[in-house]
Amino acid sequence: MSLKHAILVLLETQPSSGYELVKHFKQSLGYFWNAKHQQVYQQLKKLTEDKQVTFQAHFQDDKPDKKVYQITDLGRETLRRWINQPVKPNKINDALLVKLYGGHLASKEDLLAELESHIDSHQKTLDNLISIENTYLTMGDEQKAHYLLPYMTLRRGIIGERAWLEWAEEVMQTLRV
Amino acid sequence: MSLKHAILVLLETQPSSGYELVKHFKQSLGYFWNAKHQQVYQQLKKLTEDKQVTFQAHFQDDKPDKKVYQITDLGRETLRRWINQPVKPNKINDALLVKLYGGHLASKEDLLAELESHIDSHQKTLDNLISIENTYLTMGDEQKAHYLLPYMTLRRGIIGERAWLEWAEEVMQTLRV
DNA sequence: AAGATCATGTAAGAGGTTACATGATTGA
DNA sequence: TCAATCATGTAACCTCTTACATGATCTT
Repeated sequence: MSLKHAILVLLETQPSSGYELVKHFKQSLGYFWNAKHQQVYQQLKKLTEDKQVTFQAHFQDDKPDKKVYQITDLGRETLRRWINQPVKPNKINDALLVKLYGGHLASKEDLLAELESHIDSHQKTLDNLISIENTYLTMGDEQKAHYLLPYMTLRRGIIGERAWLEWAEEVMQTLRV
Repeated sequence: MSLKHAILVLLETQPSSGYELVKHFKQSLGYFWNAKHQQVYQQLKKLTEDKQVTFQAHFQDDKPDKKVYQITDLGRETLRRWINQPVKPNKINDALLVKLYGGHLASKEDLLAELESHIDSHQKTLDNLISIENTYLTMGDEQKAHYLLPYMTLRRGIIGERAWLEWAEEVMQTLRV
């Protein structure tokens, strides 16, 4: 499983609470890793049991208390081993394509309408990624070097979303005839 | 869940055994839907219990006996309802990007080596998709029209793989410096 | 003789989703 | 006053993977 590793990667950068990790997943890692809060809390529990992370309670006056987790030496070791082992190629399960494949069972209008709504959301994702990219591009050289690897993952998002939209445009034109 | 729907989509086209379905998943649907044989057999069992498919035993002399499944009216109805409902946007969980994000824990050589091995397999996938496309493009107009929707899903594979390779090239150049 | 292809399954466990549960503070 | 944000969890259930299990035929 990789959610554990994704959590360790984030904690290796900085200690965080479960809530903060969920936010990170939605923001910086969001376009290539997704996790619900329930799952994150469950994994943090297991990681704690396995001594890969520890936490300290932080009491806050104006906000609810939180547990701030940090990676342990054991966790760092686990991460290093994981990173030095090859990962399996990504598993793709795309329900929209299954639908399109069996699209003769739906009306052309419904198919096009659904495609359009997906185009909308992909376009929004792309816009968002591009605005993050613009922030990166205005950084100083030192900062740029520091965030180079995360930036590479951002590029994957941008190139991937552009390709998706290019494909969708092709499908729209083909089906509209 | 969509494996059930993916199976129903395939059975709606033609009756098949579990073994044949697995092959279809590896071939025509393979680049957007993946399933192991164990899961396919389990789902066929459930679909049979739910009366969405039925099967007939086919006895073969030279090969093992097999069960040929067909979709029922109830199954077709389920499919139609599923296709007319919006699907959720695809969930992406890409371990390679998590690794790249935390790539400062690995050596540059290891990162590049891993990327290269992924480039190889994506290139092979792309070559394969292109050869399927060539087959499609030499078909007569009637055949082409018949396979139009599956062809659109093939295009997704081709455009997506090209984009992946384009990105990987960018990363290689950036990291090699 | 070894490996691929055909053919089907069970069982345990890991991973992920949905539903349920609570409660304070802040901004519109 | 309504929605959002902050903050954490349990329980049931569904989905998927890994390991185990069998056995014939065909090709190299």
